[in-house]
Amino acid sequence: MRKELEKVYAPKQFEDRIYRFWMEKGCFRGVIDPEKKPYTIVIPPPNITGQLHMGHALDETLQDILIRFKKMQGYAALWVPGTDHASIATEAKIVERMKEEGLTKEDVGREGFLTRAWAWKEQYGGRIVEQLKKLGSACDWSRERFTLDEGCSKAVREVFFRLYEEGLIYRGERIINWCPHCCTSISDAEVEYEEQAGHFWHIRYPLADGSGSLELATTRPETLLGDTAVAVHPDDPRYRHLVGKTVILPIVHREIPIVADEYVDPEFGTGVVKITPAHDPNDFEVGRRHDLPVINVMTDDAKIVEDYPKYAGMDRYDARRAIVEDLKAEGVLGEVEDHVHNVGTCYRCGTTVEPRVSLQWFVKMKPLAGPAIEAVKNGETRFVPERFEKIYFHWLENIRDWCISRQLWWGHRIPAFYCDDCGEMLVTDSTAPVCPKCGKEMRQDPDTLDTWFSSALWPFSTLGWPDDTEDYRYFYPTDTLVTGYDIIPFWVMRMMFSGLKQTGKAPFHTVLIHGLVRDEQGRKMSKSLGNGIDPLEVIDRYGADALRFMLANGNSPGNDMRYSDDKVKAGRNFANKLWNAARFILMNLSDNITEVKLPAELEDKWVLTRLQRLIGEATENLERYELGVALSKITDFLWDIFCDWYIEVVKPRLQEGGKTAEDAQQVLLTVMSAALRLLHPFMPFITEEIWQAIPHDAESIMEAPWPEVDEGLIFSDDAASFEAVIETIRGIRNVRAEKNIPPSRKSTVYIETAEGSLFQQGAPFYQRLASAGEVLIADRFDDLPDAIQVVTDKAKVYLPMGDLIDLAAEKERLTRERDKVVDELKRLNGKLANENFVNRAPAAVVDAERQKLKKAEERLKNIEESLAKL
RNA sequence: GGAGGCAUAGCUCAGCUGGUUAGAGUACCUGCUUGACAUGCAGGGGGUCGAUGGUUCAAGUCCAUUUGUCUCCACCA
Repeated sequence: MRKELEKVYAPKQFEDRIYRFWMEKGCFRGVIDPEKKPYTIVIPPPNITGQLHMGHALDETLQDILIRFKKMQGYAALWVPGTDHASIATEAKIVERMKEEGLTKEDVGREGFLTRAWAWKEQYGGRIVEQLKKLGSACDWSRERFTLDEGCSKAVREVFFRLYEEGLIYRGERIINWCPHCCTSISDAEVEYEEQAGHFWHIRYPLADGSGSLELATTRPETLLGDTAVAVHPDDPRYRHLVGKTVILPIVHREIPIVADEYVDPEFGTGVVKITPAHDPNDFEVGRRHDLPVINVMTDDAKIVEDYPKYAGMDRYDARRAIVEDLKAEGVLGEVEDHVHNVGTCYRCGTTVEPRVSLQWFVKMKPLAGPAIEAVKNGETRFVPERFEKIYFHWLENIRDWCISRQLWWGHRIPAFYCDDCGEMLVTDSTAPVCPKCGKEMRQDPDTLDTWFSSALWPFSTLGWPDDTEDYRYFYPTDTLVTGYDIIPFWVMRMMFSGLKQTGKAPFHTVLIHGLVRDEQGRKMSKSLGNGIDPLEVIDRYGADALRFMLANGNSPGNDMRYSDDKVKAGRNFANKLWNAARFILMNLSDNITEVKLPAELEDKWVLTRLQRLIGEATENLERYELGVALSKITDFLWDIFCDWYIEVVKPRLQEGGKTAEDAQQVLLTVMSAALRLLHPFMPFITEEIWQAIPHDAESIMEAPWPEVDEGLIFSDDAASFEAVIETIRGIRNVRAEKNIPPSRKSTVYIETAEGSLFQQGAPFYQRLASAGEVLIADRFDDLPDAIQVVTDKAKVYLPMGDLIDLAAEKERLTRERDKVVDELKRLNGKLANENFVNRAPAAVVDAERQKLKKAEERLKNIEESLAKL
C-alpha cells in the first residue's frame, strides 16, 4: 500500500514509527542462512553508566552504515549489541549514591552492595540502549548482551581457567598503579600522564662512617620513609669507591646500603638516586636486582602507615611538607629547584596514581602478544587507515604483564580460593570448595577482574563461546570492528590476543578506526568543559538522518572531526530536498508505472548513465570504507544531476502527458528507487519513509537489494550529447546573469551548429531553463540581427536582445574568451609536442589531452567566426 | 626523548594507488513569488594546496629537509 508524504519534511513524525516498524518486522535480526555469507559486527559495548554522546553517535552511525549496506548486498548481516558493566565507573556511582544515604560499602556488605548495583543496572542500564535506537541502529536486540550476564561470565571463567592452567595467569607481588581514590589497582593503560609543576629537593644522606655525605635529588621526599638503598652508576668515578658502604637515612635513621646499578644516569641530577622499591617501578626493579627489602609506607588511601608515628595518618602531600620541614631541621636539605614533571593520574577520577607493591593477579603478556602482532603483520587483520598498525605494534612490543585484579565488588569475581589454615590456593569453578589439603572451607578471593578482561572476549563470548553454538560457528570470526583510536590499547589489542589464543582465529579481519568528534572550536568535548553536544537534542531538532549525515559526510577514517550545527543543517536541508523531490515525483506518477526498460529520450539516457556510474563508484567507495566519499557522491547525484537537471528538464513532458510523460515517469521512478537504496545506509529513516510511498517491491527498503550496475542502461554517447546541451544552457544563463537580464525577458535563440539534430533534441529545454523564446537551429544564419553570443565547441548561439546589446562590449567579452582558449591551446600543444609525455604517459591520458585539444580548436574556430560577424 | 596526524577558498573539510583549467558544504555578492522544495533556484567572486629542495613526461598527491599545530607513547629519580 502506498502512503502519502506530508507536505513538510518533519522527521519527528516518522522516525520513531519507522524504527518500531523495523523492530516488529524483525529487520534487524541476524538470520543464519547457509546460502549467504555472514557479515558480523559486535558493538563496542557502551558503559551502563553512560549517556549517548557524540563519540557513540559517530561510532554507531559508521557501524550502522556498514550493516545496512552489507545486508542489502545480500549478506546475512548481524550487529550484536550490548553494554559493559564498567566496574570502576559503576561502583563509584553506587558508592556515591550510598554516601548520600550515609552508607558505605562496608555498611551494606558485599551481598547488599551487589543487590544495589544490579538494581541500579536494571533502572539505568537501558538508557543508552534506548538512545541507540533513536539513532536508527540496526542492532539485533534479540541478541543483546551484557558483559556480566551468565554467558559472558561463563566465558570469563573459562578463559581464566585456561590461562591459569597454562601458567599465563599468575598471582604475585608486583609494583602496580594504585588509585588512592578508587582504592583499587589499575592497569598501565588506565594511567594518564599530565604535566605538573613540582620541586626537586636536594637531600644529603650522611655516610655511616662519618666521612661525609651523598647528595641526591627527589621529587617525592615523603617516599624516603621507604628507602632501602641509594644507587649510583657502577662506572661513575665520583662514587665508585663508595659502593658497598652505607648511608644513614635521614629522619628514619636507618642504615641503608649504597648499590651500583646501570639504571642510574650519571648525567642527571647528582648521579645518586634514592631507592624506594615499594613506591617506584624503576626502584622496584633495582630492588629486585639487589635483593633489597620492600617497605610499603602508605595505606590504601595514600596515608602514611602507622610504623612512622610522627606522620601516621597524614595524607601523602601533608607528609611531604612535614618531611621537608624536618629535613630542614635536621640540616640535610639542600637546594630546592622548581621542576616540571609528568605525573600519572587515574583515567577515571584524575587522582595521582601511587605506584605501590601489592599482591595482584596478572596475565603474562609476552606469549600472547606475539601471535597478535603476527596476525596483523601477515594481514589476517588489517587496520583502516593502516597507520594505526604502528600504534598497535608499539603497544604490543613494549607490553608489560597485565594487572587484572581490581579491589572492587562490581565485576567478575576471581575464581580463586584460599585456605586460611594451610595457605593452599585453588582455582576452580566450584562456588564452595574445600581445601584439598586439610579439608577446611576455603575463602574466595575478594577481588574482581578488570572490566576489559570481559570486553576482550566480547566478539566470541557474545556468540555463545565457549559452547559450540550455531551462532558461534556461523558468525565468528566477526568482520569489521569499528572504534576510536583512543581505545586500541584498551580493547582492540586485547580482543586480538584473546581471540587468537582462545579461538585460534583473529576476531575480525578489519579494524575501522575513527577519530574524535570535537566541538566547534576544535576542543575535545568533555564534562568539565561543559562543551558536550547531546546527540539526542540534535536529533530532536533536526532528525536522526541529519545528524547521521553530518557524522558521515566529509569525515575520513582515523581523523578527528568538528561538530557544527551548520553541518547538521546541511544534512537536514538535503533531506528536505530529497523529500520534496519524492513529493514531486508522486504528484506526477500515473498508476502502474514500472521501472524503465528502454529509455526513450536523450535526457533519460543521460541520467541513467550517470546513475550507473554512481552505483559503481559508491559501491566501491563503501567497500573500501570510504564512507564519506560515497555519501557525497550520492548527495551530489541526487541534488545536482537528478533534482537540478533531470527533474527540471522533464517537467514539460510530465505536463504534456501521454507516452512521453510515462517514459519520464519510468525514469523518475527508476532513479529514485535506486538512489534511495544507495542512500539508505546513511539516512535510513527518510529513505524508508519515501520507499513506502513510491511503488516498491520489498516491504522495507532494508530488504531491497543493493543496486547493481546495469550495463544495458549505459549510453555513453547520448550522455555526452546531453552534456553538450547542458553546456549550452549554462552558457546562455551565464551571459544573461552577467548582463542582469531578468528571466521575464525572453529572447529568440539562434543556434548555429553542424549538429542540428542534437540541438533539436535539446530545443524544448532552452525555453524552460534558459529563458528562451523561439529556438531556431541551422547550419548557418545569414543576416542575423545584432546579438549577444555564446560559443561552445559545438555551436554558436545568438541572442538578439535589441536595446540590451552593446556591440563593443560583446566584442571585448568574446576577445577575452578567445585569449583564454588560445592560452589553453598553447598549453595543450606544448604538452603534446613533448615527446616524453607522448611516449611515456599512458595512452588514455594522451588521448584525453588530444580530445581536449580538438575541443579547444573547435571552440576557437567558432569564436573567431563569431567575432568576424561583429 | 620516541612515534604519528594535520596544514588545500573567510570558516569546516573531501581529494583513493601521481594524469582535465584543484572540489564540496557553509559564509559572502547579484538576480529570482520559475506551482516539489526560499530548508529553494540561477549566476558570481574567492586558493601560487604551510615553506624549501628533490624524483618524474607529469606532484595537492611520492621522497628529504623545515616551520606551525595537535595527539599518542616513554618518563631521568
